[in-house]
Amino acid sequence: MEATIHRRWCRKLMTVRVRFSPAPTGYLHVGGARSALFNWLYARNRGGTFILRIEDTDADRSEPHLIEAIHDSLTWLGIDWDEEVRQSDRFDDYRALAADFVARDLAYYCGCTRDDLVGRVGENAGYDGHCRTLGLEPGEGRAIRFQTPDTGTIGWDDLVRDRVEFENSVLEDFIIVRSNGVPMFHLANAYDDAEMKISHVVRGEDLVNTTPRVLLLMAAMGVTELPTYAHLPLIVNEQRKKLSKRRDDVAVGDYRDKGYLPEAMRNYLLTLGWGPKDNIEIRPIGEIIEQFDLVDINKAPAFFDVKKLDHFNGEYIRMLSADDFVEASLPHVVDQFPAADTEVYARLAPFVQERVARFEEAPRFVDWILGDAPEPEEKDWRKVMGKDHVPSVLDAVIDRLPSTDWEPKALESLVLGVGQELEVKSQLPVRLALTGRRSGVPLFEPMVELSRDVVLRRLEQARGKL
RNA sequence: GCCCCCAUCGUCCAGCGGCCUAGGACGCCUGCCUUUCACGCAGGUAACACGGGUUCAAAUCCCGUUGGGGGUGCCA
Repeated sequence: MEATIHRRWCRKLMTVRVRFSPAPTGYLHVGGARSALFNWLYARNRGGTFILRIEDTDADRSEPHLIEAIHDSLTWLGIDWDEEVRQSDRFDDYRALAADFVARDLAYYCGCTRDDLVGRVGENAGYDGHCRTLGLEPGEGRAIRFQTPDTGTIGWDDLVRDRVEFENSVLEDFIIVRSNGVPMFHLANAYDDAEMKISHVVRGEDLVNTTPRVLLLMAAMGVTELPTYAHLPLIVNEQRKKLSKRRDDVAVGDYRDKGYLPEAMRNYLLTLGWGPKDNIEIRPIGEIIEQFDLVDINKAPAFFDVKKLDHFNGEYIRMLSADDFVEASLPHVVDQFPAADTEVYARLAPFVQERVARFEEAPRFVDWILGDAPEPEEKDWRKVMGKDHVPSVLDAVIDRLPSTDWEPKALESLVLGVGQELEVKSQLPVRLALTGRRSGVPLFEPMVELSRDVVLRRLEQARGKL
């Protein structure tokens, strides 16, 4: 009870400020999206501030248009940010800090190249401190290194991994300003987290190793209120390796293009590393915000399972109103059938809605109405049309079609009636002749969108091929 | 090599010393619904990596082993 009250108090007193810090070196991928999501959820849960901080210190690899792309993906996912900063706007601050470190003998200029170092200590060793005591002046090819302690340990209480500790002796003197004068990520990171009063640093596990350096830097800055860290488990591929932009299909924008709903993506991403106590996975974002807490995050890496994403997406698609479904799926249909009649598609859409997991699947359910029927697969044709009764079924249907009312019920009783008379299943051959497929949306309701002539022609064509 | 981390069904999550003959979800399988497919519904399949402790009691705590991952850049 007391603990609960204490917690409540702390919640109120502590201002949560979190940040998502992507480097604009590529499109937003699912791993980054999940980091953003967890930060955002925590901020929203605590009534805190969610900041987007673009870490574009590496000018060679950062591309401005990618910042826009990150904005778009975040916005698409419904993740809104309260403040935005770019590290490239703050270089002077970082450089001033580095200069201060040098002045206080906490950092020094270093003229060693990678080759120099490898020549001295080999491939696998870190920096050997060669320039530590040389008292080098600034100059061409001189970077600034931060001097790490040789003894003792540094560690922190991680919200997801508990206590993490490093021996200072394994930390090499690392570069904080490149020889071209551009500050490095650790420096910018430490400065910004302190200056922006970041309360919780929530990021991927691949960054744990950089944390001791940032902590050292903050200590050197005299920061007393250190942020609380939470290192998220990685999202991995089928080989259990960290998702890679090169190897894996992970750009958030690609999922949008394939016809995933942002709500589904966001909901699915959430289940990677976190689960609600009551086991209900698919639920409104409000409930998720209410339940979310960093301390409940899992430690183990999670596999990005597109099959499960598809299931989530299907569920969300089915939750859409009929109109919303038409609106969302129409672009995918129009993409393949530019001349498609929207009214016709809207009448077909309800049948499509309960059959697709992604909007990109929509066209193939209606292609036989909006365009020509696809050529049937060889094995489907054999299996369906190879039966002895098929010619008589088709003949009977063709025979009676001209005098049938052009509405679903009449067409249904015509086709099924033929089947009953001949005591065979009559729908399949008609379906294959009309749609080119053995399965799909219901046959008779959509069928009336076709003209009597077209239906007759397709039927006769199939009959001719027997 | 060195440093850090992880380990419950094939996959994701629940479990935080007794409610566990381990629960939910995806997948897969079966049945119902339906003269297609799907949706829906009802079932089923399947896991505490291993070995030592601690304890009256361990999936839950400790140690080790094995396996896996991350890092080791003048990238972030």
